[in-house]
This record gives sequence, C-alpha cells and structure tokens, in this order.
Amino acid sequence: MRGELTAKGRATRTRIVEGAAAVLREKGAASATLDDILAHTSTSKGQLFHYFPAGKDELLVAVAQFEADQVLEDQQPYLGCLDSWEAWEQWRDVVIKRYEAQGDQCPLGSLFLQIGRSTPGTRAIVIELLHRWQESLAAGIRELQAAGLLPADVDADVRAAALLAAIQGGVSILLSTGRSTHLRAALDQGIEDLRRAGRAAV
Amino acid sequence: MRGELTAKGRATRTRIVEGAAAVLREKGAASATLDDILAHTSTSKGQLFHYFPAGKDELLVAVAQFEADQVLEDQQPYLGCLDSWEAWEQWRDVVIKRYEAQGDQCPLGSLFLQIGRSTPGTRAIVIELLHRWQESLAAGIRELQAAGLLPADVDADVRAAALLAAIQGGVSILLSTGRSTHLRAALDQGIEDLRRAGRAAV
DNA sequence: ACTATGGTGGACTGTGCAGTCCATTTTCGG
DNA sequence: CCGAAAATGGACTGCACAGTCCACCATAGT
Repeated sequence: MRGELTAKGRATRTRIVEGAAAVLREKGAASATLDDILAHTSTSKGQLFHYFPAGKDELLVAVAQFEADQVLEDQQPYLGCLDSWEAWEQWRDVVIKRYEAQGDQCPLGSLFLQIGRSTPGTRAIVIELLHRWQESLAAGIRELQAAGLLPADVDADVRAAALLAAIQGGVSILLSTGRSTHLRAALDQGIEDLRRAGRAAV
Repeated sequence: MRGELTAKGRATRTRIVEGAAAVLREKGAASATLDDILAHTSTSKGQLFHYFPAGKDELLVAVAQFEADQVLEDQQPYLGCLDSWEAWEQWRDVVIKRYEAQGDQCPLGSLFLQIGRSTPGTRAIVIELLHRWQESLAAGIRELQAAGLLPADVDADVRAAALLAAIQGGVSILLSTGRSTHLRAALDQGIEDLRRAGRAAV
C-alpha cells in the first residue's frame, strides 16, 4: 500500500467524525465520552486512536472543522448570492429554520467555549468560520449597493459585523433558553435597519 | 447556636462562592476541579461539602446566581436610568469596558453552555438574567419614548430583544476571538439604528 | 467551666474515562 | 497465493477527580 489510508480507512475515519459530531451535539463536548462515540459509530478504541493518534483533542478539532464547514454550507445557495432583498429574506428564513431545527444543541457552541479556549487549533477554526461568514454578509451588502438598493455610504464591514453578532447572540440565547424569539428579532431588526438605512439616505 | 450559619460560616461560604467564581472564569467550568477551588480559596473538602452538601452542582448554581447578579450590577447606575441618549452612550461604554476587561473569560459563558444544559437550576438563572436585562433595555426605550426622543410606534420589546441578542453575540465573539470589534459594532449599530428609527418617523 | 453545635482539615475510596497494547482479521501489491 | 501493511476488537492500565468519613478545633449559650 502506498497511501496512508485505504478506501475503507477513509470511510471509517469520516464515519467516526460524523458520528462524533452527532454525539457532541447531543451531549456537549464536556460530557461526551470516547465510549459514547465508539458506541454510536460502531467502532473500537483501536480504530479511534489509529485515525486520531493524538486522541480526543485531535478528534475534536476534526469535528470542529467538519461542523464549521457545515454551518456555511447549510446557508447556501442564499448566503453566496445576497443581491436582492428577496435573497436576504430567504437567507433569513434558512438561518432561522436551521437553528430552530437544531434546538438547543449547537455544533460549535459547545466547541466554542470548551475546546476553543484550551486548544489553539479549534480557536483558529472558529475565527476562520466567523471571518468567512462575515465576509459573505459584507459581500451581500456590497451587492445591494452595486444594485443601487443601498447607498454607498453604508459601511458594509461594520454592518456585517453587527449582523454577525446579532446572529451569534440570537443563537446563543436560543441555546440557553430554547426560544428562537431573539434570533428572529435580531435578524428581522438587522435587515429592517439595513433597509431603513437605504431609505433614510435616499 | 440558633441559626444554621454563624457569622464565620457565612463568611466562609461567600469566600468559597467568590473564589470559585474566579477559578471558573479562569479555567472554565469543565476543567476547573474542586481541588482547584479549594486551593484558591484556602478551604478544605470538609468545608465545601459542609456548605454545599449536594456537591459541585450545588456550588455551580450558587456561582451562577452570584455571577448573574454581578452582570447587571456592573451596568448600574446606567442600565437603570436610560432616559437620554447620553445615558445610552454611557451605558454602552460601561458594557464595552466591562467585557474588554474580562477578555476571553466569561462568567456566564462557561455556565451558559456547560451547566445550563444539564442542570435546570442554572438554566433558570440564565433565563431570568436575560429577562431582567431585556426588561431594563425595554424600560429604557420606553423612557426615551416618554421623553419624546423616540416615536411611540417603535416596538420596545422587539428592539430590546434585538439589542440583547447583539450584546450576547458580541460577547460571544469576543470570547472566541479575543477581539471586541463585534461587540462595539453591534452596540454602536444597535443604538444608531434606534436613533435613526426616531428620526425616520419624525 | 462545660457541653453542644458548627467549623475545619485531610486522608481515603470508588469510579469513570482517556489512552495503551497486542492479538486477530482484512486488504493490497507483486 | 504470499507476505506486508493497514484495519479492527477489546482487555488492560493509570489517574484524576467527586464525594465520604472521621477526628479535631472554635465558638456560643448556660
């Protein structure tokens, strides 16, 4: 064998990552044990440490990367093409739907505060996710400006940062209270204010 | 002795709670051990379980309550008297200052996702904190309306919810990235949009 | 002073969990 | 086929940590 991993090996590895992600969402990164993950993925200790020699931390980083990619992917195709108010509304709906379905189990939320603090790897992943997310929002705002739907003096980056914070906060509150009212309020208000910024200047 | 706790006892109890709070902020609720707390507060196992018979969970709930009270207290006197735009700006400054000083250690953040999920007690505390916080913001908006600085058709509750989400998100991002730019953007944008809502309608 | 109750210290225990190790089976190149 | 490398299963180890237990000290009421 030349490569490090055979097809079977790769399949097992991804099975572990995806299964671990599910378990972590359900139980939180703190209380989820390797045995939980093994049981849920029908694998053994041997396999887990075969694919993740550094143990739990390495696995958690892999899961974090997987979840981070997932977050943005779930918002497509809307997030990538926010060039009209309709697109923004649709995107809003997707975000709310996604997080409402998720309920109080957040893929990154647990990693956010638990591993993110300790291992620099996860922290970098979260930072990159936030950055890409914000960039997409800023790009959307600029598209609105290009389309003449929004005046040029609106600061796309600051607006995007505020919107991102609003979403994060809404999700955060959803996680602690189980209610999505704040996420809705934050998104609705954010988009509405963006619109108002357009009308006010025009 | 009549009461359950003597003066000395009460002093020790609060020493444990406050010391535990410090340790939890520093290490996170997951990785902080009872021994850490004991070392930091110069107490012994015997004392800890004397004052918190149910063990770690009970202590964590006490810490959560303590921290929650602290959060709102730190924002006084501004939060209690948001009757002018100046008051809002000052409040904004206090919030940013507080969380910037805190850096990436959040008192409730760790409890938010870690204990809040598992024990219903902590969850209730967080929910109550958010509720009181939001009520204060809503009250402030209504004071602006009463003072004629804001039109009556602004929905105080939705605005307050959005603002609260913005703050939470800003703090959340501050925790994961170490940068306060989003918190600033969220607060500035939130207050600015509130002002704009006033001007637009008038 | 003495005695009951509360406060304090720390050794001890049990367990849950990450991580190790090796024996066995499967896969793949030649 | 056959040998080597990869994949798999699971018993075993060690330890960190929550929680127990009990012996000793301090204080307050009579």
